[in-house]
Order: sequence, then structure tokens, then C-alpha cells
Amino acid sequence: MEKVKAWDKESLITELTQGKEFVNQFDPLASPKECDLLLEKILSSLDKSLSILNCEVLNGTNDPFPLRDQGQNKKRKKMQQWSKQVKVYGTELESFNHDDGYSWRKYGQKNILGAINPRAYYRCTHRNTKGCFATKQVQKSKEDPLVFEVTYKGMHSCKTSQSSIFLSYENQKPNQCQIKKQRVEKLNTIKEENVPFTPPKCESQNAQFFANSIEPFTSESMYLSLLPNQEEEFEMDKIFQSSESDRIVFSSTPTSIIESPFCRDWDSSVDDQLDVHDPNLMIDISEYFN
DNA sequence: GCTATTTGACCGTC
DNA sequence: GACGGTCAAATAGC
Repeated sequence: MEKVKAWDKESLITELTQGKEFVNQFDPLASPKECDLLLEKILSSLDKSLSILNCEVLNGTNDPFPLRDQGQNKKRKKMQQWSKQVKVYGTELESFNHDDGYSWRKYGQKNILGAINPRAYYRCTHRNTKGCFATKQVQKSKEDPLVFEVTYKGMHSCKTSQSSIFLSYENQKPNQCQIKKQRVEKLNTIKEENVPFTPPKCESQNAQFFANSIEPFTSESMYLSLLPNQEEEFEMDKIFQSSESDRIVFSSTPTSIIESPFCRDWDSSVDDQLDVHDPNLMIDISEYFN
């Protein structure tokens, strides 16, 4: 956080304060239209805040590949990166292609010291055509062969992303909050060291937000996590403060996901496949607003 | 012939 | 020097 310029820090505080105000203004009994409007404002504030952080904290620049344009400084700077785990079941393992909506081209594979399985290296197909330098690494987990650890590096410049959090308003089924054991187990696969969120709770409220799983194909099990160097710079629980009554639920969305591959235009047709109103997808982060 | 994947070699960092 | 990441020639699939 020290690297954030003074004016950026000011802007960040302003945005977060504004976001907090919007959260405070939230009224569960208000009309869905009003709620949507307020949500848009909240998301906008969060997006702006994250943009500031992404630009100034991670690299000190927008460029995910500072070396390529600055031949003088040969020291490789840390690139913006985040990881997720993807769990696959049954026959999915063979056909699993790590499809996250972007087209990737494999450019290498390497046996990693201490790892049983090799690590595969992918780069965006549009590297040459659109100058998109996003890359990802995929490695099968040592502990669980059904789990793939995917690490993304760099931002996609081949597609524009929108809001990182997709929320829908739900106030008609206040007592439907029954978390299935299976989903809880999946959510508990979240690495504690990387995700600043607590496991989901289940409480009835007059109004709740239900998170859509952002990435269509991995609704089964996925998590995103900030790498330690990013996490230490920005912790959600130190930033958000709000009243006790506020209860907002969204998927495990780390701070840098604003530009992540998962934050694409949301296709409402996916809702049916995902059962996006499934209360089991909830993660209660109310304590971060307290 | 074009595109994607494989794989050994090379390079930069620690 | 070891290791991880990338390059690029060879190969495969369509």
C-alpha cells in the first residue's frame, strides 16, 4: 500500500467510503429496481477501487509486461497473477480442457521439482493478432488428482471485462438457505492462506444477495486466490465496514479479479445451467461489513 | 497448407 | 549451478 501515490490513495479512500455509504443505504425492503441501482453504484465503487489498486500496487504500472517495453531494466518485475483450483469429476478428467472462455495455446510443458505432474504453459491465442500477453499455467494437484491448479498471469487485452461480481436480488425465498454438505465441502477447499473470506454461513434474512458463479464451466468447484504478495497489500476485512444488518453474499472474488478471465460479460442463458439462485452458492461476508 | 501440440534447448533469475 | 519459464523446430491433426 505504500507504493500507492498520494492522490491514488485519496481516490481509493473516496471510492471505498462512497461504496460504504451505498452499502449503508441499502434497504432490504426497497424495490428491486432501487436495489439494482444501489448495487450498480456499489459495484462501480468497488471496480474503481480495484482498478486503482491493480494499477499502482501490483506493478506500479498498467503494463503486465514491463520488461518488454523497458529494455533497460532487465530485472523481471512481478506480474499480476492469481490462481484458482478447479476440481473435475469422473470422465471430465479426460476431456477437461480448462476452458475459461478464452482461447489458449499451449507453448510448453515442464516437470517441476517436487511435483508429480508436469506443469503446462499456455498463452492467449491472440498474442500475435491482438497483442494479448495473458498466460496461464495448469498443473494437476499433488494431493488430489481431480484438482487442477491454474495460475493466470497478465491481463487479457483481447477482451474487455466488466464487473467482477454478479449479484442478483432475491427476497422471495428467505428460508431456503440450506447449504448442502457437498457444496460446503467444495467451498472449504478454498486455501485459507490465500482467501480472506470465511466459509459460508447460513442464516435467514429478509433479503439477501445471491452470487452467481462467475465462471460457467466450473460451477462445480472453483476458487480464486490472490497470491501472498497481493493479499498482504489489500485485505477486504480491513477495508469494509458497515452496519450489522447488511448482509451481502457473493462468490469468492479476490481483489485483482476485476480484470480476471472470469469477469466477462454475463450471459443470462447460463443461469439455467448453473442454478445461479441456488442458495448454496452463498458466501456470507457480512462480517466484512461490520 | 494451416494450426495446434510436443519437447529439447535456451535464457533469466535466484 | 539449479530451477522455472519461454522459444522454436519437429510433429500431428484437420
